Amino acid sequence: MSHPMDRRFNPAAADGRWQQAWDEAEAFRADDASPKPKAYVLEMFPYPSGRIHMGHVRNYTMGDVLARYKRMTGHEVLHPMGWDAFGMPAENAAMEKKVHPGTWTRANIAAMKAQLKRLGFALDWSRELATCEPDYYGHEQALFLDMLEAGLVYRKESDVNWDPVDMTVLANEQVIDGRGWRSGALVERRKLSQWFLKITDFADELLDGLDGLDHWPEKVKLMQANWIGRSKGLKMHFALAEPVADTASIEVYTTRPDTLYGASFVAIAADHPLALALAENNAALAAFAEECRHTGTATADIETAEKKGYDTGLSVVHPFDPAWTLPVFVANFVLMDYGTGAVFGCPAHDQRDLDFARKYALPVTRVVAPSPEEADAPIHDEAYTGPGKLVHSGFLDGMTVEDGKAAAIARAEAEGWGQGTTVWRLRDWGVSRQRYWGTPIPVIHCEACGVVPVPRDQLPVVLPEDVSFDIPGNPLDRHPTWRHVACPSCGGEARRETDTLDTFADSSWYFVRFASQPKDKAFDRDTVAQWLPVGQYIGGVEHAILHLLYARFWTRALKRIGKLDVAEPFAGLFTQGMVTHETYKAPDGRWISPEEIKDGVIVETGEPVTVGRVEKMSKSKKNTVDPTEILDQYGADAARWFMLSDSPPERDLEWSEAGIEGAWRFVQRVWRLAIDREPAEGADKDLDRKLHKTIAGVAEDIEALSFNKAVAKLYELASALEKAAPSASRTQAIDTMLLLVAPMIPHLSEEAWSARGHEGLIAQAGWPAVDPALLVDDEVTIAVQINGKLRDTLTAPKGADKATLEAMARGSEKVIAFLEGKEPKKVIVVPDRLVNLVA
RNA sequence: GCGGGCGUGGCGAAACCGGUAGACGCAGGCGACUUAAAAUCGCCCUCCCAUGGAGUGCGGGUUCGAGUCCCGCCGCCCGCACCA
Repeated sequence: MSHPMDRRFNPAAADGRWQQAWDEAEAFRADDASPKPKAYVLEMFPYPSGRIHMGHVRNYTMGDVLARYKRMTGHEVLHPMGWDAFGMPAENAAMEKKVHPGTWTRANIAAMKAQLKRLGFALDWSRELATCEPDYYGHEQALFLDMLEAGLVYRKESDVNWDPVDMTVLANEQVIDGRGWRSGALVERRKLSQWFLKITDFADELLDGLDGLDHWPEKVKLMQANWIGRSKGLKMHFALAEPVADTASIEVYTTRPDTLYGASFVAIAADHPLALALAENNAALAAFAEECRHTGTATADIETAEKKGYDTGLSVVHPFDPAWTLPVFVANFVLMDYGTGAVFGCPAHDQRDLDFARKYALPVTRVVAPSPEEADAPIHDEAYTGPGKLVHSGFLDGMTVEDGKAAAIARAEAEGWGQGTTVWRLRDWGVSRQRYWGTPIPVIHCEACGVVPVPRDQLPVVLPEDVSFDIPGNPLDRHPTWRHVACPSCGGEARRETDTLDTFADSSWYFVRFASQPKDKAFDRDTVAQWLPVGQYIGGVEHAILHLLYARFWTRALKRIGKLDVAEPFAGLFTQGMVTHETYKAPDGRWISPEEIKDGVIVETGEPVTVGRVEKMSKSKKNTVDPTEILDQYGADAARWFMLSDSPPERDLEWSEAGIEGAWRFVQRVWRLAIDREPAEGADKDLDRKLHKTIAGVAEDIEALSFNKAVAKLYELASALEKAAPSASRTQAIDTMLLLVAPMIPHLSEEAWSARGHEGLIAQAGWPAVDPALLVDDEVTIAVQINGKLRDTLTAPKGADKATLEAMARGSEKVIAFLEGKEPKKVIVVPDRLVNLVA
């Protein structure tokens, strides 16, 4: 136990003691009924992979500083923690290590929770939850059924990425160069019946809602907007000159109906129903379509891929002129899953169409001209996509592009061959996963009754424990009994759904459950209203699209069906940077971890290492630093302080030995200041000013999450305190400083607070008040410039008038020397700042 | 290709609204204390042809004054990607 008079702060003894004191006082328990203003601070909950990594430490430290600060400023704070506990790694562990996914996951949770506790986070552990427990996922099943009843869930056949070795569906991100990321097997496209959530029903509101998110990074809002991808245009039919295979017309989507007079072909996707029908009796076309399916996955392919087509020999009639026909191609650049899977080509005003037209010698007709003189200007290698007026376009001639679009759409609608529409890039959310370790989808399939929801009183549908992972595939599917049930509707033999929900569903409402967790339902609407939306949400940018979009959707869906009052779950969002570290390589190119190196050489082999780029900490590059070792060596406060220092929180932070040493030194400096308890008398006005400026500045910085700036200000205050002579002001300032650093280095603050004789926990103390009178200096430094170049500085009373300042500047010896007796042409005086003499 | 962001000492970075560029930290140097080391404390630390001059990726512009505003380049990073 560290004695108050120890010259050194000893975190090994103090950290645990204060963590226990906080627990015993239930210092961080959020009270729903509190009359104080509420603050909900949340960090993205972790996947229990086994151990905490430095990224977690940084993320949770930031949230913790804010949560502790909010508490000190009189808020009732909700700062919870839980576990995003379903997912593939647990099944992989089951296959490799022969442990049950639940055993593995729960052990990881216990280990990681212990690590988080050691960091001293001000969390309300009474609200801890794990998504893999029935008391969480059971409520999720109920919410799924609510959405099903509301028509927001449907089932349809759809293409999936099927890994034939692991016998499972893979997400797009898990397919690398056409192969399964785990098995390495060539991924097949398969049609499977999948459950979908109707996120596209919310496309408009999810997009428009972004405008109201003033405390979100612009970047994230843009990424979501692009992902949702609203596009306005015309869906229209080109009638086939001669109907074929029961098809009379091809439906095409375009954002440029104004350029219809420049059309020179129609192109359909290789998977377009018409292409599939034609391919049945056309081996060459079938081969071409097959080729199309195999290109386009990898990044560079698209850039270099040549525009290729197959002429079907069919032709369509131009809607503006029955005598005008266009050839129909199957083309490799047309995508089946966007728009209608068919386009019309206008080579003059679209680069892809131009490339295609040149290759197949199709006409190129300019229909938009930036000026009347350029009406017949030839198109060379570049399509013209700029503004202008329509030419060679019949009834559209002379209109602007915008007017032309409207006129073409109006005519299409009037004549019945097309309609103005909005098309989205966003797809409905396929949530079916052929996996064990996820939330069972609570439906039953009955031969007679079809899909029957599991009755509410039979929820939760609990995962069976007795499963094996020795064969690939979904253990639920081959479980001897679990899937066999009686139909709730007719009582006949029926089959449970064996797919589980995408784990993104679990993380789409956990923040609601944190706010309210009754036993009998997912949450209580009124209690949730006390807390939501989350005031500040903090996590990595990697979740900028999927998680944050799904959570926004889920919240809006719950609102639409009357379960919730909020539409947007996260009022404030902050995306923090990564924790990075130098990388090292041996001469043979293998990665070497920092511990294996001494003086630039690998200790074991004596080989020299090359220092590589600074990169995100990752196991594969062996540049990780284990938080536990840092805690053992330096304690929680030094680790926390380092996480907040130097780098702005949105940028990457490079971990370094020197950096943590520096943080450790600061913690000890504060301790040395605090243990100095010699009584002293008298005021120190300069120190009072420094202190109050620091109180105001640190508060401002914490609220803006500019922790690096708050840290810099606290370093300055510490220096000022070290230099100041003993005084009552100084004694007071040291106490106040402890309050200012308390959110960042809470253990030391508690230890010092108590050593200085204060009652109660500093974690529950109030933030110090600022005396506004002390925020202004009574003297200021004035810059004296000649022609805008600094020549001298002088000290003047605050608020001195322009004439006084000018006179002072003219009196400066340096100014007199520079002016050489000449009279300045002009004098600019900015009060309290500068005097500029223009010669 | 499209969209977004960034570029400041040896390094991480500050700089409110256009007003003393480089606060604060790291690394480094010199010194003090010490038998010595650690710890700690003090000073120095953009560059140069140095009573001065140059300097915030490069080239221009606006202004009394530009890291900050405008135009044109260069480089790096991130997201999306044949989206009709």
